[in-house]
This record gives sequence, structure tokens and C-alpha cells, in this order.
Amino acid sequence: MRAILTSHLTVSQPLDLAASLHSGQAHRWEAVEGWHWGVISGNLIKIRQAQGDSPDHPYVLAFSSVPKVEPGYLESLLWSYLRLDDDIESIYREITRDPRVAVMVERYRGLRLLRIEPWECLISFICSANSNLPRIHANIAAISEKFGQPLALEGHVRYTFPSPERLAEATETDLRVLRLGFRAPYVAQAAQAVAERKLDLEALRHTPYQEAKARLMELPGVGPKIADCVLLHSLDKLEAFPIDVWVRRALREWYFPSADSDGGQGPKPPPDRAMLEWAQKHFGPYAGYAELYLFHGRRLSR
DNA sequence: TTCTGCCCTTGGCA
DNA sequence: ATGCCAAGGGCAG
Repeated sequence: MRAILTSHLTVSQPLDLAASLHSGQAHRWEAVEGWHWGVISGNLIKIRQAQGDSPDHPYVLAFSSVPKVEPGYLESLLWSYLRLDDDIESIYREITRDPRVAVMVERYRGLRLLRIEPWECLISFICSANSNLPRIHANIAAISEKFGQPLALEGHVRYTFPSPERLAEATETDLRVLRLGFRAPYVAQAAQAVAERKLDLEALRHTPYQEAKARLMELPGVGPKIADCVLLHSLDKLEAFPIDVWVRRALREWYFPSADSDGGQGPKPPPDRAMLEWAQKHFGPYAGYAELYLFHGRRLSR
């Protein structure tokens, strides 16, 4: 068997690989003995972060993968996936004008948004409705094992995420068997819409935020929160601001404290739609990055 | 038009 | 044990 060579990628900006991969954005990463194993765009990847050899290159990413690809392909894939093309210091300057976010950025510096494949991202977040991270991970693993293709590296076997066409063959019953529950018909219908080209996810990358969000919300099972997740984590809409239970709590407690802190006597907390508009204005064009830090900080502190 | 309450699957936890 | 809750959304009223 031909040995798989380990490649290296130097990084000259804040990066916490482990935190970013396991922050709940992606559902395919597994930490084993210091390495992170996952599948991106049909590539089984083993990766870890190490110290670099100079102040200009503080970090090095070491990785290997299957199948064999052209030289440089994995480097660009990882660069894009980890959003190393973002000017993170500039983004930090913008969002840390808010003191709460500044605390979180100081505490979790290097936590990055990921740029996930839109198709996989859409299905993952449809599966996230009223669920929890371990269960979502299990659902995505089950979908991949059932409908994807196996890849093997150093004895580790993982499965690619299936294409829309392949998943469109699945019936609601097929998916319920995988314990998707009431989300099963939503996943099946999303797969059909994408497979039949009724929805062009990649085109939404170049569509304005509001219009792209409206297009996503035409899918059953996709409301404002899940649409914002897909836009933020896969379609480069950094102004998207998904409001989930954790972020809702953070917003209500930190930014709208009079609401629901007095036994219901005071003014009711603003509805999500109003808080979303407020957040996008307050945090600015990188509101989604602020949301990532608020979510992360809130989730870890409880 | 917008808001509210309830339901939907599953499973972990107290 | 029995209820609550978990990266929500659909639906009726």
C-alpha cells in the first residue's frame, strides 16, 4: 500500500482549529489522538494544528487525505473551508466594538466561521430543528453511511455525504428509519428540490441576503433560523444572524434585560424578527461572526 | 398581517 | 419514573 504523505499549510492569523471544527457548525469531525478526522467535499481528511516556525507563521496545519488529488487542491479546499481568506483582524475590530462580543473574542480568539458545502449544510441544519448536537451528528453520520460512498485512510472508514440526486431517491420512510423523526419529509423534499434544479444553492452565493433567505424559506422545514444558518455557514452571508435558544437567551439577558426578568410584569421580550433587525444594525456587516462568538460563549458557560 | 399556543420524533437527563 | 428540554417550523385560531 502506498504511503499517504502528510502535507503542511502555514497560517499567519488567529486560528483555533479544534474549537472551530467542534463548535457545532459542522457535524462530521471526530477527534482521535490529537488528529481531527472529517469529510469535506468527498475527501476524507486527517488534520491537526501545530506551532509554526516563525512569528510570521505562528501555526502549521498538517494533514493527509484520500482520494489522491492534484497538488494544491487540498490546500485551497482547507483554506476555503476554514475561511482563511477572511481578514479576521478587521472583522474582530468591527464586532468587538460591542463589549460583550469583545469578551468572547478575547476568550475564544481563533474560533472561525467555516465555509461548509451548501448542500450538506442545508440538510444538516434541517436536521437540527428541535434537536441537539450529538443527535444531529448521528443523523448526518447515518445519512452518509446509508447513501454516501466509503473512504478509507489508515484504517479509518468514513462515508461521503450523498449527492442531492442520490438522497432524492430516499423516501420519507427510508429517512425515518435513520431516526430523523418529523424532519424526514423535510429532508426528502429539500433533496428533490435541489436534485430537480428547482433550487440552485450555489447561485444563492451571489444573490442578495434577503432574496436568498426568502428562496431558502420556500423549502418546508426551513424557517428564518435555519435559513440564516445556511446563509452564514455556507453561502458567505456574514450579515446572517441565526437566533437559536442560546442566542435568544444571550440577547434577552444582555441586551434587553428588562424583558422577562421580573416574572412577566415588564415589557415582553422582542420577537426574534425584531431582535434580528436590531442585531444586524448593532453588530454590523459581520453580525454572523458576532453571533458565532455569542453562541459559543453562551453554550460553553452553561 | 402578526402573534400565540400547540404539535411534531427522538433521546438524554434529572 | 415522568417530565423537561434539545441549533425550530408548521399550523390553526
